[in-house]
Amino acid sequence: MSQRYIVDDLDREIIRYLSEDGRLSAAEIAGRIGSVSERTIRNRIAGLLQAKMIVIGAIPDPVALGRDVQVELLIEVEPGKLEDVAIQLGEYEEIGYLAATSGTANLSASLFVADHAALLEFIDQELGKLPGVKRVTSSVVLRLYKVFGTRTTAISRGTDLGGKKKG
Amino acid sequence: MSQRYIVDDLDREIIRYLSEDGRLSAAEIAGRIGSVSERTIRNRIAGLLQAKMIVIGAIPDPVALGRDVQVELLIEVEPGKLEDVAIQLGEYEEIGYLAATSGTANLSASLFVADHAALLEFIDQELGKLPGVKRVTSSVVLRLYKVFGTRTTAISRGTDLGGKKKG
DNA sequence: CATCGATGTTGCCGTTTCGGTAACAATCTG
DNA sequence: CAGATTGTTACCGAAACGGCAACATCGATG
Repeated sequence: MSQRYIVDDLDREIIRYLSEDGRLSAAEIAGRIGSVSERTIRNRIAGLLQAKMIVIGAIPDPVALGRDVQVELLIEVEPGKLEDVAIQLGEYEEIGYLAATSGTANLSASLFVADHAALLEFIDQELGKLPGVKRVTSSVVLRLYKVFGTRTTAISRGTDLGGKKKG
Repeated sequence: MSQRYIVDDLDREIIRYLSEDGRLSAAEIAGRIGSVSERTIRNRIAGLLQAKMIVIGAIPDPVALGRDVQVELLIEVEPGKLEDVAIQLGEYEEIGYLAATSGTANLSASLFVADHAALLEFIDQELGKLPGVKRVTSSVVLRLYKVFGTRTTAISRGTDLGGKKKG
């Protein structure tokens, strides 16, 4: 359970390595850091995972799943309906990110769809039928510069539309 | 460019498992799917990684790194300055997500800072000194419902993630 | 229609990595 | 200073991984 895990410099260094490559072995990390045993690294990683300080997961390129269009949504919800709308929205596979925020819009979300037709349908049909949704502002993502705290290149490939930098 | 990797149903199923837990072993995945050998799963994972269809990485809870406040920024940039501003913004560690979008704001970003004071300072000092930034709208993230296509709870209590954000 | 070639699956095998356990060191407490 | 607590490290058997080669599948060819 959630006993506060205290993250020290060693943890942060490990996190840094794992952020770039979640499959790095403990031995490899220990080797790079230099002053710690491989077993200790493994202990720390286990601790960080257990305390939920980090989550190691595969981040799919949306394009890999056939979703070429990424859209940012700002949603205004009627007072009192926020939680309901959020829960329902969260059910959709197309929604990759969802958060409640301060400001005019109460909800902020990221939508991943196959094409513009799918975008229109989602906003008109799906969002339209959710009770409590007052207004939706959508912005198409034209280019990704940074994701997961990492400048694109890693995951970018086709994710960034327009990509002038592919190699 | 890379030879386009063709993602089939098996790949998608594997991606689904790995998204939830990037540390799942090939044997475990093969067992759950049932009809494929463990060796094949390993081949597929290697292929997906090599083709950059997925990236396996540790996603840190910003709180673990001492950043308790997450903010979504919408930035209006003067015509012609977008790329410049994007590149400079991307340099900041505090920026976890950055994308160019259609709409009133040209740039959308996620900012992770320690506290409100740091937020104010970042917007006033750092953003303020970037030439080309016309206007900034900030929304504090109050609650995260979903990140990386995964409903939160998995990672931390409510403040989460560093990275992909609204978008 | 038999053959060749390309692609994907699977088993085998040596090496690496992992998790459990326990000895050991460093710290803290009374 | 003894005792308790926490973190580091070595050791060990089990599991996972990567390289390799055999085999099945499918399609094009002569």
